[in-house]
Amino acid sequence: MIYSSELIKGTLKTIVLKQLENNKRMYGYEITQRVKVLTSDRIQITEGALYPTLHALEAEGLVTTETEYIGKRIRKYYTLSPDGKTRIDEKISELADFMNTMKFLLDIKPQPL
Amino acid sequence: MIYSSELIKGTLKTIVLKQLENNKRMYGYEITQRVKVLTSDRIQITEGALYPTLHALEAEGLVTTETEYIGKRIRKYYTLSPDGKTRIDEKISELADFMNTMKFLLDIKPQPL
DNA sequence: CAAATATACATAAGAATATTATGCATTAAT
DNA sequence: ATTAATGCATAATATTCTTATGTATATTTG
Repeated sequence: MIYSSELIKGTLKTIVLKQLENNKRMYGYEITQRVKVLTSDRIQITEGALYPTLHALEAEGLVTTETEYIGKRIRKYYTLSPDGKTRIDEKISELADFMNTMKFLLDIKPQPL
Repeated sequence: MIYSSELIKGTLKTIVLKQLENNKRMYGYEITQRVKVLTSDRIQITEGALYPTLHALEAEGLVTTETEYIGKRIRKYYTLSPDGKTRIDEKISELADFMNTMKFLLDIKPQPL
């Protein structure tokens, strides 16, 4: 199952920040691939969504960047800033709370183990 | 806590359809009030979001409508269609699955009871 | 009883954020 | 040699929300 796009909306920044928290230093393409693998292809972040999001996170001061050349190919690494570290914890708490509310509202039972 | 708006995006149709499943027959304003109460004010559906959504659900054939006058005031009741009943089950399954994926991806632990 | 609040519908301008398409370029695989 | 993968990025478009506005009736409160 690939989730319908509306669902993923609103969670992209959180997903990206979390990956940076887990892996210290990542480049854009790497983030898309890791999320794809971690979710067994369920979440596929497109480039048109990713890059504007990364640029927005940088503009908000939540990530910092370093550019490197791997051979002749450019690679732009992103790292969580101190503000970003604070923000990701807040965002995850909010999302966890939201998901509990949705479970209640939609009468979703915890699936049997 | 009132959830940041991005979070709610993509779940509005599901919330509305679920309310109609639970309550058979509701009008727009009633839906906003019920959701507000059920979520202890955490989710407040604005009219600018609600009415276009209801119209879209009607255009998709997921709900049917009946208009009634209560005194001189008009009231438009919405009821889930057979297609809507099928769709709400699908949407809830998808959302439940998505939330599990997000919990895993964001390393969210089940909160202690 | 007048004013404020609640009820009840609706649309429109604008913002945010995704999709889809396109572009450029290097490197690896068939 | 061609295709696929890697890697960045932007632009046009679509979707869907917020905020503001509009109209009108009913109820509550000072």
